[in-house]
Amino acid sequence: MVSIKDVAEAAGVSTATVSRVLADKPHVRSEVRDQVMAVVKQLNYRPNRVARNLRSRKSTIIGLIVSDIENPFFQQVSRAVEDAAHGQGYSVMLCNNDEDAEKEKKYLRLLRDENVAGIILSPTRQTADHFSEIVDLDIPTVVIDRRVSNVEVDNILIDNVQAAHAMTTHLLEHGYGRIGAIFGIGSTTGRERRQGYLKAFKEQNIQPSSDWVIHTNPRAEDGFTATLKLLQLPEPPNAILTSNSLLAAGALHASGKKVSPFPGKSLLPALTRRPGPAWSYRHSPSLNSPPMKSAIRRPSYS
Amino acid sequence: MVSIKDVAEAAGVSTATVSRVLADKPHVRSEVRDQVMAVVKQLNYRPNRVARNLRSRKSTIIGLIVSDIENPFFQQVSRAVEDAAHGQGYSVMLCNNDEDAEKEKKYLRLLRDENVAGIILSPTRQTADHFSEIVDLDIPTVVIDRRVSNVEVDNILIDNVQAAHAMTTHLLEHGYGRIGAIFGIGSTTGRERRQGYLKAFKEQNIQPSSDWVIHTNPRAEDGFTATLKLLQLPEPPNAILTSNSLLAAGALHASGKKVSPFPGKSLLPALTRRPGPAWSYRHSPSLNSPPMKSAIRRPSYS
DNA sequence: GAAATTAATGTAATCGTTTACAAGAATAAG
DNA sequence: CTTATTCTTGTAAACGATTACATTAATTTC
Repeated sequence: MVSIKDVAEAAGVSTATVSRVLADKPHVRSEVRDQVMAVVKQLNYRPNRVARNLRSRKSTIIGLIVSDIENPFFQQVSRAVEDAAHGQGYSVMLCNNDEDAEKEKKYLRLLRDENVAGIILSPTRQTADHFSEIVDLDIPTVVIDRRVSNVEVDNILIDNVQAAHAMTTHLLEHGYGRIGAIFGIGSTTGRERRQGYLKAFKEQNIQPSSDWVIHTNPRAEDGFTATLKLLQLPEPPNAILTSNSLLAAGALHASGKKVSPFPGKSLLPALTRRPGPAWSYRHSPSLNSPPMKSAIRRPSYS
Repeated sequence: MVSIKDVAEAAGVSTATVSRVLADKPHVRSEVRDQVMAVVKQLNYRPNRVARNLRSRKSTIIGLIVSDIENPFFQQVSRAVEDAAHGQGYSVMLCNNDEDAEKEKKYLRLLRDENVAGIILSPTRQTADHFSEIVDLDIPTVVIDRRVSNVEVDNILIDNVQAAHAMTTHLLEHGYGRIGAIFGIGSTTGRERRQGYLKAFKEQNIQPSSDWVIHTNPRAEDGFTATLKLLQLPEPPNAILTSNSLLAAGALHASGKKVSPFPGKSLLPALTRRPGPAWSYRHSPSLNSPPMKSAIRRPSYS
């Protein structure tokens, strides 16, 4: 493994100069610069990022912890994160916590100990406890998709209540009064969407049957069985609202609909479009900008 | 950030001793060991992995580069890799090269420079060139799913020729003589599976029309359009063989079949089962076992 | 043309660990 | 009771970069 020392020797300069050249810092004769670059190329030198990271306390890796990598939503998220990170010279370390708080804890600690540049996390149900030990440090952290309570941290969410409210109202206004609903269990997302659902009914002064609402694991299988259950009610619903794309896929399958296999295209037209305004709460230091505690802003999303 | 030095001071021992305790090495009085552990717990000390990695030249991160994270196959792979790695105390850094050789190159270099413990790679079409610069180093590397030519490296594959041959033969023997076939373009996988397809025809002394064979991008959309094309032939095929699950999904959709959204379950019964014996070629140093150049073995897969 | 500034480079400390080596204490061997 | 082992611990040198500081050379300023 060729080190910066080898380069310095071969180029007849000090390691400091080599470092300056590589970091594109001023105060180096262009002549020397060229010479160093030539040696770098010739020896095929690549700086050791571990050493660099240790000394400069900077990493170019962003840790992304998703709750379920098989969920198309998180696939889109990870792809988007990766693209954005790439564009800024960062790389993404993708971790899958599988909705498992223990795994999440392990990964959070790993990312901390690896001194990553930042963490993006979609939390599991019981994140809060072990989360504070990360947030207290100065690793910029953003929580996405779900809320984590009792911890001050940047949070990017959609307005779940409003979204579910709009969808439910839409159905009600078109004459579908018996709306079954399948929500993900445990997550704040599911809970908030149910609120929106109930709110819509309340506004129209209709009392939804409690039989219509099912909370279950956010998987296609469970959407399937939940839908069958709904359809087998003595007075089955005439519409179904699902809070999650996998649940929707299962529901469509159960209802005998033909399903397109093109993800994000014809499969789930309603749900893959942004259902409501996106909100972001900022709390902790972020990558490039200064901290902005407890602020709420509405980003322009196109 | 509390360092090993702080722990040493607080425990009244040297950093060497602390290190010994943490690494569970012998030659430490149990009394001292307990004392150190107590301080570690009290100060909530966690060793800095970057420093550790630098000094010991060992990382516990395995880099996994997949060609397309949206492909269910690679989802299963990454989940399996992650589980196995987890079980051995490693973590997985998942990189998505998006079938893009440039991205792959970037990631390979990153993993190298980050000094990962090992690399698992499903290569893109033109991997070979920039690949050798990694393989020459002593980072254990395994290539999966596809072949990479001109480079000696461990390779884990299924027997694509035999698999496609078996499937084609099955169809022929059941009286389906006009078998359309859709293969992934560019990958060795697609090429080898075509070989098996053709071999089966040859054995039965049937001459397949070249119109029946389509090479296209391994995506659901492309499987869809390819199938439509096949079905619009003056004499359309009476069976279709696809070389990839996404292609199959598109094909099923195009043919009007109802598709289940449960990944890996009812969707693609034929293709998600292992189609043939799995082969692994070993060339480079692997994580725990000594190198075993140019050997071929048949692992027991249950 | 002397003083002050800026440029170009090198020396060596530093980041937080691991680990080779040294050294003293305790135990075993004879 | 000496000598040889083994235990226990500490000191200090790595690992491969970055960077604060020092130093000399080249410019600028007045």
